[in-house]
Amino acid sequence: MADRKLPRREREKLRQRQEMLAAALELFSQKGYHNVSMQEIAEKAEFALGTLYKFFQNKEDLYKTILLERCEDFEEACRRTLAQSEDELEQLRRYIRFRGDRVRQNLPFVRLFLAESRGISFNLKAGLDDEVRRRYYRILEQLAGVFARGMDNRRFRKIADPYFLAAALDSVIDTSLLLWLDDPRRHFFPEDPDAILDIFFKGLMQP
Amino acid sequence: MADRKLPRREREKLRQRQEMLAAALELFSQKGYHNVSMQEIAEKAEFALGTLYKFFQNKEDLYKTILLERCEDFEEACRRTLAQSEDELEQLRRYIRFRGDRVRQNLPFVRLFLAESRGISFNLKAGLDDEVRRRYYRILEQLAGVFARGMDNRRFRKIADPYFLAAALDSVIDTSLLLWLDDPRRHFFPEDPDAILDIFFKGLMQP
Amino acid sequence: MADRKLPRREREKLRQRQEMLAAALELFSQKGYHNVSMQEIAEKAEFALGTLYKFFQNKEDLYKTILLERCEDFEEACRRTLAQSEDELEQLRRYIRFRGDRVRQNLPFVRLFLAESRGISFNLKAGLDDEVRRRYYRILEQLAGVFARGMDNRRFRKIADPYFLAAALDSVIDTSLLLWLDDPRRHFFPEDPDAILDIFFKGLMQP
Amino acid sequence: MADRKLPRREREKLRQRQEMLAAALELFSQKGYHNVSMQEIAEKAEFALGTLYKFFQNKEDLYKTILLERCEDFEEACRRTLAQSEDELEQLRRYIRFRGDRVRQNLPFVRLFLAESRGISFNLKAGLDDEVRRRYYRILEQLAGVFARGMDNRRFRKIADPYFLAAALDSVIDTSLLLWLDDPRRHFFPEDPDAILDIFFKGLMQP
DNA sequence: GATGAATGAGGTTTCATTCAT
DNA sequence: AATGAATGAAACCTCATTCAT
Repeated sequence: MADRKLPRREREKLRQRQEMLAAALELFSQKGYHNVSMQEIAEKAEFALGTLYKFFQNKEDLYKTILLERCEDFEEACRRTLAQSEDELEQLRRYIRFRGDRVRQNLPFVRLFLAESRGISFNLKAGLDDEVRRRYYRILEQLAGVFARGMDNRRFRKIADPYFLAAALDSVIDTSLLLWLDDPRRHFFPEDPDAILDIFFKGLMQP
Repeated sequence: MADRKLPRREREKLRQRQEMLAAALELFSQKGYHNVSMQEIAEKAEFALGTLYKFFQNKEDLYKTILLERCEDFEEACRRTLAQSEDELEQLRRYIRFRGDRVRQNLPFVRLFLAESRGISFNLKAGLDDEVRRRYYRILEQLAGVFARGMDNRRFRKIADPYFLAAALDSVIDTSLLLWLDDPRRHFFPEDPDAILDIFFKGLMQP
Repeated sequence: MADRKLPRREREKLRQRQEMLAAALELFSQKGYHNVSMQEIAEKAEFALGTLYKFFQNKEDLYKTILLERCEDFEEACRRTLAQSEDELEQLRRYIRFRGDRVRQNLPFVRLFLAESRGISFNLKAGLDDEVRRRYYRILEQLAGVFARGMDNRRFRKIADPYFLAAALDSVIDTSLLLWLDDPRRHFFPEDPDAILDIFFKGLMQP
Repeated sequence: MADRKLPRREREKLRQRQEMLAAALELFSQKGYHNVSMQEIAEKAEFALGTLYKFFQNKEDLYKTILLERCEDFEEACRRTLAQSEDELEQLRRYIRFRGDRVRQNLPFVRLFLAESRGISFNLKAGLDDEVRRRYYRILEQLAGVFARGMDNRRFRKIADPYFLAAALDSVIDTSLLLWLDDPRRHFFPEDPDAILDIFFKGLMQP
């Protein structure tokens, strides 16, 4: 949109940048940071090596850019998703659906994000991790807010600390997604978000 | 135990091997696979580089060995833990406690295990991942068995597929542990396993 | 002067060329040939990279041009200086003062010239050195002429080969200047040229 | 000598190191620091690239080592030369002969040394220059001491500051050597040191 | 004519692996 | 059997130069 208004040259540059990021993302997510060379990325993006370095200071910069740009986008999308309803339960449902949709739309990045945010990454010298982790925590806090408000409203029981509940829900979603990614035939990611929420809704024990 | 019966030579070799694996584990878990050199491992283990290669075919082999040996050990320990009781609820409690204890005893490996099993690892050329994942699934299946038996016994309600519940429980445990590892002062790992199980025991919604 | 007669276009080009040469000289003298990029020169001169290449075939050509143009200028100035007097002693005094003034007016280039003419420069693939050295020898020959004439006139004693004396005088001047450049507070360059000439005037040994 | 007493392995290493330094010196002195690649040095020394890096941290380290090792050696040889006589005039004669001999024995290094000590070198990031220059000044001070003592003894006239005289003598020697290096047929380096000293002994002006 | 984005050869350096001792 | 010196492929990155606009 805003892109339309940019001078042709600028738009062109932006497009190139996107292509480089896309090529890099695909390779990184397939083979991991250390197993991808800048040469390889340049070839996949169909640019010369030097051109890559015109856009990104170095390999780490390229990697960080991918991660952080997507994180930003992801965080914003989360915020919008949660803002679509004021009903806490509905918010949780939407969040689950949103996560599922994102993954389906955006497989390569999911791999990177999971590898970075959940596993402990040694790919980069400390510094990136912190940034990614901080953003992850910000998202969790949004989710924790939903649980907290639900408890204040007396819609939810205080079965655990809201932040911990948020982390738990998120990890259950991740797990579902990971299982599904691993073997889509065996482990489906539920269309119906209640299938996941049931874990939290219904007590496990027989009354 | 069995070691006692081996000829002195063999015992000696086994001890050396253990020292190498220990040195490698510590370094890998601190700095990541790619940021550790074989030279470095040899120095930490106080062996010559060549000797390292007498015991392990190459760097990847050394890495796989660490992962798989520990996985085996972990799987066996799980089995024993679950076998200590026949009460399903008690089994879950013991499993949670067991996971917490393991982490506390065995921090360096936990880092590797989480990085490898949950995140998607790019350290190795395909092949290891499969093996590690397969073993992870075997553990989940043991846990799923607990849920399934509980449902058969009518102790548990059928709120979800037992395998999925197992994965969910495990991921919630992992999340607790990860939060705790990240910032032990802010995110504690609960002494009382029920704090985690409450998520599954008590329904979230007010009745 | 001659510039005035050139068409406006030509004058403009000449001015641009001078700006490029000036920018390049400053950078080369500060950081050395190999540590300056063409990009950097273009930026300092406020021209586009391509424009630089319109004026100079390549980096080496630009460098040679700086050296040779200045050499030419220097040689001419020497000639004028020596022509200002017919008294050999006065010529030597004027030469010494001239060298000192040049250095003070023209520090950046002095650095380059010394680096090139005295030290053995590897900056350029053979070829330039020869040209610079040839010009240096021409200057020495002018100076040698002064000594030779002084000997013919019987003003000077034939203490050594005139050419060698010229080289010796020049090297003593250079040394004074180098010491002064290195640490102006400790090693001053004498205002009075006789302070340098005394080495040659007065015998060292007590009579 | 002492080498004989080293374990064979150590001697071997030392020999290899010398070969690397020799190969590097030859190449650097022929083509200049920036025009020689580590690959090239390794090939000339007949070692693998990696082996070069076992002995020297990086290219700069290799270069500095050459310069500083030789400087040290040179400084020590100067000291010994000057110590061979207590007669100031004889000391100067020996110094001149010593410089000439050194150059003849040690051409490649002379090129580097002159390039480094006299010209202004940009080859290395500041730091080496300082060290080389400091050592050069130490040598000058030894020589200045000779002049100072001669003046105290009333053997020499106080025609100039002793330090300046030392620098002047040294630069005249360098000039002779440079001229000789440039064109040995035209410019000979005098067998008889008095040919150089005459410049200082005998006043230039007719009495 | 001027521009500067694009190129890619070539430089430095690391490190898994081998093999003579 | 144990060693660790030697190897060299391959990574990252720079920068002189070209050429389409």
